[in-house]
Amino acid sequence: MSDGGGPPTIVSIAERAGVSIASVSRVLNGVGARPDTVRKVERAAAELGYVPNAVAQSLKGGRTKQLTFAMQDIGNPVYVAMVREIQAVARAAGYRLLLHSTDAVIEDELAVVRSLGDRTSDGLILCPIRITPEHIEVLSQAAGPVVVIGSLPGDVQVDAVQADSVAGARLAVQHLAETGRRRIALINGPLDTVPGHNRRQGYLKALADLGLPHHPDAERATEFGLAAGRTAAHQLLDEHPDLDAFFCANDQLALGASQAVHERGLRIPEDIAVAGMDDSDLAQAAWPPLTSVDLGSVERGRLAARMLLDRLGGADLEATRARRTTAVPRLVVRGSTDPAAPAAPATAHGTGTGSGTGASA
Amino acid sequence: MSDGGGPPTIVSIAERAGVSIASVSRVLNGVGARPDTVRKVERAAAELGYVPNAVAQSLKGGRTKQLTFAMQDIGNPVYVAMVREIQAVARAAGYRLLLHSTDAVIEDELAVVRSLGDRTSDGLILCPIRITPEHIEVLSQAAGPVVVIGSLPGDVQVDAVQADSVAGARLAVQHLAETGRRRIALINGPLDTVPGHNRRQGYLKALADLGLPHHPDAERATEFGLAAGRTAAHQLLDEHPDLDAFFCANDQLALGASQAVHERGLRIPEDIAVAGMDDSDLAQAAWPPLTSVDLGSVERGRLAARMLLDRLGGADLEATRARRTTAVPRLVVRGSTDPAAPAAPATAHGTGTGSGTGASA
DNA sequence: GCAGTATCTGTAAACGTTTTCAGCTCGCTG
DNA sequence: CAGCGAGCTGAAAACGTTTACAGATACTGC
Repeated sequence: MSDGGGPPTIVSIAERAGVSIASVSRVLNGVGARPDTVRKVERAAAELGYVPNAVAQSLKGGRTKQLTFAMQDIGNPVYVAMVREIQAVARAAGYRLLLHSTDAVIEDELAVVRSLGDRTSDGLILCPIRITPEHIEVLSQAAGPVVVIGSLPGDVQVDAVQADSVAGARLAVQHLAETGRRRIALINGPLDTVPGHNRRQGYLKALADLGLPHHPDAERATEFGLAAGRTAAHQLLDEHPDLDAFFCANDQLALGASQAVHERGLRIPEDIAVAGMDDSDLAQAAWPPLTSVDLGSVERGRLAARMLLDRLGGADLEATRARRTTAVPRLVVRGSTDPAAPAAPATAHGTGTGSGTGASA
Repeated sequence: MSDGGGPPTIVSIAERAGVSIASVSRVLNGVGARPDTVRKVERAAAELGYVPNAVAQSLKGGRTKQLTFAMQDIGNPVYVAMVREIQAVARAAGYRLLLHSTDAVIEDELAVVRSLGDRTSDGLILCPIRITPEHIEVLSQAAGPVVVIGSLPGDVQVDAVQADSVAGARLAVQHLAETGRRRIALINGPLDTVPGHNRRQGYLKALADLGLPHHPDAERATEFGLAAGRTAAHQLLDEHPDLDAFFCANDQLALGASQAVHERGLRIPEDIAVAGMDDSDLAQAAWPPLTSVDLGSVERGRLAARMLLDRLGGADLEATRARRTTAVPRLVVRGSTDPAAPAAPATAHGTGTGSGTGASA
C-alpha cells in the first residue's frame, strides 16, 4: 500500500476506500452516507491509523479549540488552583489549555492580549498584576474574547471576575480582634499592585471600624514571598516586641512570618497570631495550620472559564455587554489564630493539596 | 477602506499596498524586496493592524510551535516546578506550552500520546504515573517526538529523563541513621506506582546497608497526600510509640505526618525526625523546615524540554537513538531532622516559592 | 545603447480540511 | 414503465499562508 509519505490524510483514505474526499469527510463527521460507504471509509481510516489534522480543521473552521491562560508565575499556589479549575472546565467543553507566564512583565502581558490576533487560541483569561492605561487600550481592541481575573474600571467593556480583597482583609483583621488581638501588624507586598493596595485598604478599614490605633510603622510592604515575610516579621518584632498578631497579605508571607516567630521561640497562636490570605494549599499543610481568607481562587477560575466559553459558544456574541462578577471572600479559621480550631481540615476544596506523586522513578 | 469583514490578511495588505500577496509574505518574512515595496507593505500592515494567522502558518509549515506537557495533576508542587521550567525553555525557543492533566487515568495518558497525530503540538513531554505495556506500544508508534519523565524499559526507543529515587531514598534514610535514628518508619504512596515502588526499595536497601531491622508493620502505603500522611503517622504512632523517625515518600506525606506528630505534642526533630522527598516549595515553607531529597524536578523539566527541542530542531532527526538521562538526587538537610540546620534556606532553586501575589482585586 | 545578469515580482500550487453545489443513483408512486 | 423526489456522491472552492517557478524589471560593464 502506497504509504505516500507523511501521515495519512483524508486523501489517502479516499484513495484506499475508492471514494471522494468529501465522502470521507462526511463519514468521519457523522453526516449521512450509505452504509456501504461508511463501512469502506471507516475500514480504510482504521487501517491507516488516521488522525484528523487539527490545524487544518482550525484553519477551515476558524476556531482552534484552545484557550489561553496568562498569569505572572505558575509557581504561585493561587494560580495553580486557577489553572487546575480552568483546565477542568475547558477540557469538559473540548478545549485545550495554553499556559503563558508573563513574569509580571507588563509588555509581555500586553503582547499576550495582542497575540489573540494570531488565532492561536479562541479566547484568553488574563490575570494581570497591575492595570495600566495601556492594558485598557489593548484590552478594548482585543482580537478575541478576553476575561480578566482582577479589577477593571467600570467602563471598560471586558468581562471580569474579581475578588473582594478589601472585604477579605477586613474579615481577617476582625477575626484577629475578636480573638483578643490589639496590636496587629501588616505584612504586605508592593503597594502599587492591585492586591497590595486593596489588602492594605481592608486592613486600615478594619482597624478604623474596630477603633484600634493605626501605627504606620507596624506595616511592611516589600515583596509577596516567603523570604520577604520572614524578614519583615523579624524586623517588626525587633521594633515592636509587643505585637500580638501578624496579618499577612498572602499565605506565603504568612508562612515566612511564622518561621520568624518560631525562630524567636515564640508560640503561635499563644504569643502571636498569624493570618494569611488566599487559603492556598500551603495554609492547610502548615503547622499550626494557617488561618486564611479564601478569596475564591477556585471559584474565580471556574467562573472566568465559564464566562469565556459563554462568549465563544454563545449565540448572542455581541448581545451582552461586559459582565462583572465578584467572588465572596470566606474566612477559614485554623490553628494559627485559634488553638481550638479543628485539627483535621474540613477538606476545604475538592482535591486538597494534590494527590499525586512527584514523578516517576 | 474596505474592511472586507474579518481580520486583516495578507490579501487585504496586498490590495492596500498594491502588490501581490507573495510580495507581502516576503516582506513580512524579511526576504529580499525593493525598499519601495517594503515601505508600502509595512505601512499597509501597520495601518490594518495585521497579525499573521498562526494556524495558516502551521498548516503550511507543518509545525505549530507548540509543545505539550502532560502530567496527572498540576496541583502537585513537583509538576509545578517542572511546568515552570519547561515553559521557560520552551518560550525561549519560541514555543508555546500546552498543559494537559490526565488525572492519572491511564486511558487519558494514552490518548494524549495518540493525539500527537492531530498535529496540535510538535512534541510531547509525558510524565506517566505507571508504565503499562500499552504505554510502551503507544509510545513506540507515536506520531511525533516524545520525552518521558520517568523510568522506561531500556529497549524502548523513546527519550527519557529519570530521577533516581532509589538512591534518593537511601540518602534520606542514611541521614536519619547518621543523626542517631534507629526506628525509622516508612510512609508511602501506592506500591504499584513507579515512585511508590522505588522509594520503598531505597528504604529497604538503606536499612539493610545500615544493619537496621526491617519491621514490615512500620510501613504504610496508601495515597500520596497530606491527609494520608497524617492518618498514617497517627496509626504508626499508636502501634509503635517508640518510633524515632518518619521517612516519607514525598513532601506532602511528610507534612501530613508532621501535623500528626505536632498534634500529639511531640517535638520535631527532638522526639521524632521527619524527612520527605521531592524538595518541593512546601519543604522550605514548613515549620520546622523539612529535610527533603531533591530529585531534580527543575533539572528534569529543563532536560526534558531541551531533549525535545533537540529532536525538533535537530538535523539528525533519526540519527540518535533514544537517549536516557538520570538526575542525581541531592539531600537537603533542614530543621525537621537537624536542629542545627541553618534557618535561612540557601534559596534552593532560583525563584523559590514564587514571588507573585494571589491575583488582583 | 545593448547584451547579460542579478534582483525583484506575480501567478499558482500546496498544506488538509469542510462545505456548497450540481449531478447522479435509487426507490417509489401512479 | 415513466416520472419524481429523496438521498448520496464528487468536483471544486475556500480558509491564510509559504514558496517554486517563470516572467519582468533594474542594474552592470562594455
